[in-house]
Amino acid sequence: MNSFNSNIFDIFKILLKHFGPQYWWPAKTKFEIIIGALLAQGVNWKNVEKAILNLEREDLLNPQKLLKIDDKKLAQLIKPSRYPSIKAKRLKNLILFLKEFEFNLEKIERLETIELRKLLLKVNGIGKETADSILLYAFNKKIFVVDAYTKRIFERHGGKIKSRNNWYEELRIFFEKRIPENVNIYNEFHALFVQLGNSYCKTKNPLCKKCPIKNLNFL
DNA sequence: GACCAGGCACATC
DNA sequence: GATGTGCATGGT
Repeated sequence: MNSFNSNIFDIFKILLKHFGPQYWWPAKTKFEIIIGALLAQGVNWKNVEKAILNLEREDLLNPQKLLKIDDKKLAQLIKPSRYPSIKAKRLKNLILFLKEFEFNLEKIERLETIELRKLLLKVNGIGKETADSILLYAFNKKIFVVDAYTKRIFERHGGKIKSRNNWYEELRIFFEKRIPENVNIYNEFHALFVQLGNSYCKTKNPLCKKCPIKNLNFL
């Protein structure tokens, strides 16, 4: 295989040309992005859509209303997005965080990026990927979102992760250092990785012949 | 019917 | 600190 080192930004450009822009996040409002980021934990997006549709049908895509319904009812509605009871609690925790700012998302958005990240990470049920998805996709902060796909694609293309227990931060910094510091690029790049992961770079597949970046590596 | 998806917290060693 | 485990749906 004639694999050669490549500029990471070139990889982005190839993926963008191959798949086209992804126009993330698929949601109508900031609040929908925020809860979608949480519901998307460990589940495919189609299941999340079902859960959000259930909430929409009950006119619950609203933090104040959502806070009032009991956990069991909420769990029932979000059941399609997997781990219903645990995610119901996490949703409540997240909305209680929003309540600290009087549900004023613009006010939250004005916080400094790293400060807001720390606050989000204190919420039980919000880990790095969920926090970063909210930061980037809801609040337009310059944070590169890493996920299981990012790791898989990175490693399958020759990338070597040095730290055993902090691969998330390692990859986030890796990409942030190598691509232009631009929210739109961060947005599209992560979405394109997900698209690649969903189409060609599946768990069971080895490096696939159809992969648009099959000859490129991340070294 | 098996496998896995846009994770996270917590227990346990 | 690192590694394992519960969570417990629905698409392909």
